[in-house]
Amino acid sequence: MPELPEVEVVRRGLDRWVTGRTVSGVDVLHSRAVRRHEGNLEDDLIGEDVRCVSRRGKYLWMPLGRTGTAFVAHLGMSGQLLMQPAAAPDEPHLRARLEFADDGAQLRFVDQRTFGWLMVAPLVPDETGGHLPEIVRHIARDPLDPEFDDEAFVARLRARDTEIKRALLDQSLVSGIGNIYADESLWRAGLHGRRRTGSLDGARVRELLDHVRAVMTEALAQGGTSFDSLYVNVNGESGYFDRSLDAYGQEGEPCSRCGTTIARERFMNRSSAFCPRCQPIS
DNA sequence: CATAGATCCTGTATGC
DNA sequence: TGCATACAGGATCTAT
Repeated sequence: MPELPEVEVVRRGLDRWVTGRTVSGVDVLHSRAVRRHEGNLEDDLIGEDVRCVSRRGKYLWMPLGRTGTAFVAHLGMSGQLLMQPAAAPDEPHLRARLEFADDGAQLRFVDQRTFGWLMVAPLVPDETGGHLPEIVRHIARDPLDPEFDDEAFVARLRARDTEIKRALLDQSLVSGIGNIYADESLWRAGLHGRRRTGSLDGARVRELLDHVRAVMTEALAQGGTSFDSLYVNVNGESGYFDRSLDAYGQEGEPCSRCGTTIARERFMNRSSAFCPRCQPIS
């Protein structure tokens, strides 16, 4: 379940391994791997230079040298972008492969659950003089983005009439947060995920945002959360933040703050883990 | 327009 | 042993 810290770890790895290289070959091995793309991925990638690797929330993209377009990737639930020597055997869920003109390591897209996807999209101007793929325009900035506007976020969230966890997971309000970091942030803030947004004052929302930033920053420093074998960096290595989780996946364990047994509720077709004592509904 | 819920997918774990 | 079911959840689509 790659969220912001995991995607950022992948971005850093890719930036080091593919920036400046020229695409010379494209293999698409699964029909769901390329989505929303007009035309042929191969035609739009071969001969292009990768200028850098950028990210907003959980979206990754690589601006291409000539055409004002970018190669965009979303990892979905189980997507991996791996650098592999050409001689390495194909992974069981290999969905696509990019080769480069220098014949060095290949970029492989491996995705067991096929919720991830690749495409080439036109770049459009963003609000502050940069560019982003058209397909990413509706995604809000993430809390680690220097241009993230804290007060605008607080105001927009408080104007919503919904549950706080649903708001945290809404990528058009704040991006990069998924189920793991939503549950961890809410636990740290002492808020139940079903609390109504309108019942929180500005100070409380700012405090929650501080927890979101802190938990993501800590996770990033540990290489991300590898709760199962599905999240790895570009070298196939796991992160260690799973050892620091206080709520997510801790159902039945004692709360590390008060000792109460961590509970779980179904919510938005997913699980929410929380401490019934530290995170009262009202 | 805003919000809520269903849906896509497959490997692993669990129950009978 | 074998079969059926539940579960993991990001983003999008549809319904209200």
